[in-house]
Amino acid sequence: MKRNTWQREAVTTELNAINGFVSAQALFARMRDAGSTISLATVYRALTDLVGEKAADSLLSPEGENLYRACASDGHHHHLICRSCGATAEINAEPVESWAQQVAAAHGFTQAQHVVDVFGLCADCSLT
Amino acid sequence: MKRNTWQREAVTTELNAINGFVSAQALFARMRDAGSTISLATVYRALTDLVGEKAADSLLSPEGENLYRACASDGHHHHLICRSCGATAEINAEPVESWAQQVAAAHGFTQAQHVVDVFGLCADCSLT
DNA sequence: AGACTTATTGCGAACGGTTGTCAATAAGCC
DNA sequence: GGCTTATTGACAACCGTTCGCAATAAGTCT
Ligand SMILES: [Zn+2]
Ligand SMILES: [Zn+2]
Ligand SMILES: [Zn+2]
Ligand SMILES: [Zn+2]
Repeated sequence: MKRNTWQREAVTTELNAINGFVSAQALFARMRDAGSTISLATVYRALTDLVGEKAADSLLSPEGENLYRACASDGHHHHLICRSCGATAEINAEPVESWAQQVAAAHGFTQAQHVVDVFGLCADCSLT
Repeated sequence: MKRNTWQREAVTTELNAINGFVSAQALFARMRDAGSTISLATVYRALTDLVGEKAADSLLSPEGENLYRACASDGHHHHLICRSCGATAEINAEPVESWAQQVAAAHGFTQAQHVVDVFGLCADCSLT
């Protein structure tokens, strides 16, 4: 049976307090800096669980690092992420959804999944 | 000045002989199995160079591994990749290009780049 | 061709993110 | 309170990739 620990609670809370995507290590650092004694391995485990129960989204950064975010939308959606500050907007991409399905079907592919992310500089970070 | 070595030549040749995306390690294994004495680090370096001079495309697999391919199209394009055998089709995604630009602009983002890949099972691998 | 310069190689160590191991801890239940 | 066992924390192991450096060899000059 799944147990409720302050560690899981703390990870959930911290993730909710951040607006953009964060790495497991960054989240761990923030918690440690705030005085938490949680371990890195536990942060990884909690994040993996959250993604598993669809309470968090994850994506691979261009550098190959896994990033996490507590998302507002429940259903399938994509993200517009600021490369500088990590600020994230959830975006609905219906045209892309149908396009992806069509292009896969047209080539005889089945069980198609797609990776669609837009990275850029948000309005604030664009000012420099 | 850039020098021409049989190692770089060999990597280019081997990459051209493969139709889909391959990892650096897989390419290295193929070359070794074929009798080459090239080193893994050199394969990495050659692939990085090829990508730099736009003679090869690279993408991050869902597992976070870098994959490489000698692509036919010169311009910007995307890929439909078989998760099982790596077979790849180059796809033109004009609707996605404009969509990505629009959604970025609509949120005040600048210097937008996008990651768009479709993974699935090719016709052959779907039969199993 | 031979000598020289220096880009490139190969090897092994190092790195960064992530996962596994396992004894110690503590959550939920009686 | 005591029992069971999921969960934790510390550390080792892992995997893909990069780095450091001495040895090699490509291109250049004579
Ligand atoms: Zn989201
Ligand atoms: Zn989608
Ligand atoms: Zn296939
Ligand atoms: Zn594109």
